[in-house]
Amino acid sequence: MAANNIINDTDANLNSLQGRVFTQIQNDILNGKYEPGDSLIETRLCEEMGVSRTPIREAIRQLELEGLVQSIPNKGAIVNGISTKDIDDIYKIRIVLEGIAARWATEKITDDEISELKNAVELQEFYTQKNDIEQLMKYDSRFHDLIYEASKSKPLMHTLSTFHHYVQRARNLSFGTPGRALNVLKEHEAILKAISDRNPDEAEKLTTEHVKNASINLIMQNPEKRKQL
Amino acid sequence: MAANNIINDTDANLNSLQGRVFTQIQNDILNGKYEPGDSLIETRLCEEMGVSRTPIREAIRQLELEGLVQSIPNKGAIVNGISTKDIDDIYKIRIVLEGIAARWATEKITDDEISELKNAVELQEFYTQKNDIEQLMKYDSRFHDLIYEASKSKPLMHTLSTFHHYVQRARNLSFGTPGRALNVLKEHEAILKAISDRNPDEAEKLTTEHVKNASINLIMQNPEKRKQL
DNA sequence: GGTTGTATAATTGTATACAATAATACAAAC
DNA sequence: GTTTGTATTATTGTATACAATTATACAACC
Repeated sequence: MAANNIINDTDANLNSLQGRVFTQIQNDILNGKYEPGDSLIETRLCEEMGVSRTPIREAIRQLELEGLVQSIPNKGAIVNGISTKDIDDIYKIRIVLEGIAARWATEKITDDEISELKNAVELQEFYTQKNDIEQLMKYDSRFHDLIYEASKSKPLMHTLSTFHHYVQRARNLSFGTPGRALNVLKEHEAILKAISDRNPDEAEKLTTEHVKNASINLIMQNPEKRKQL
Repeated sequence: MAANNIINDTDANLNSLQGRVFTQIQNDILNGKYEPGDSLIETRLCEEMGVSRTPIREAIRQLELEGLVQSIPNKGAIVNGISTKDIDDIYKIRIVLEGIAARWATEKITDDEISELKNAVELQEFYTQKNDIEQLMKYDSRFHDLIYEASKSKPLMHTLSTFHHYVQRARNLSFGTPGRALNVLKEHEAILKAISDRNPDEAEKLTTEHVKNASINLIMQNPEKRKQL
């Protein structure tokens, strides 16, 4: 029951109009509705979303900071998007960062948080058996988010949450491959055990392996499918 | 002469009014002018900086995304700042990320970029001998920025640039301790050699050690001085 | 004294107006 | 046919107006 209110950036600003606009455009970029090179015209976005320019502009400025668009003075914002190489790089970086997160989480996690983690894995197991990929991915994300939180490190949490969101589509693709879902579940169960055994070395090692496997699985994808990202 | 126009986020948006406002407030937070818990009143910032609310609001939204302020709907933005623990965490994360950056840079760096790197180290040596800490830190930053660029990885570049900016004040403190400047110079020279020898293993190892040393140096600081951060 | 209610002020949220800049179209010149 | 110049349009930059929300002050009440 504990930290159900502490959620990631993306969810947190869903209350404000500006926040929703930001999330919308960000997903539109990540999902390829706006492709690299496209220019984001403020008035067009206004009409499309039924809001004024102010929240649109604020959202664009945030996207600019994130590097998802490049904004040229007096000319406007052109979409940068994230490339296949960016995603590969993110996975390589995550190999070490997720490991660190698991270590720190193991050192600092509370009993309540362990319960939540267990709960997430159980639900993931349930939906893995049901073969419900959407729900399954939801609890996969939740598992990782809980570890970020448990690490009690704001910089780490922030960096990993952003990265995790960026590679969401890649994960989507990855979960489609036969057997992958079951492997992910097994790996999560092993990591959970290491954490609840309070074994940081093991937790870090297993998590590193886990992300490495995800990375390998992604790279082995059909290049044409990957292009769709 | 090459990539002198490719600079980090913070410098890039100094053209636009909004960009200057953002940089200003960000530094005011990092330098402690606005302390954690303070609330940023838009109209007050307007008067202070002589601009209208629009650029102020856009800047605040960016700070919100960065996590430097927390914005509560209809109530406004309160300063979060970064804690001593955040800085410690950033250093621990940088130990591995800077290592990766150095490895990737070594694998991908161009001859032009090596020249620039050499140039930066030479200027750093010059100002180390002159004991000009401000200039010295400028070329210390440049050295790292050039490595980020040379890594050719947008996600890595982005993450490390942000972190590097956040710990600027901490570095300031660190460079004040006797002998540190000379050690930093020696370490940079060794890293430069490894990179121009195209030895990724060595470059990564030396860079990891370099950040570790910086981290140790920081932690050994007088806790009272650290509190001033 | 403390609490509650209400009027006022302060502040943010959103939309829009106007100015400045850049893009476009099209005619005139060569 | 290509280029140049100019008028028009589109778009962004900045400021401001108005609405909605929240904070504050202060009196009335218990």
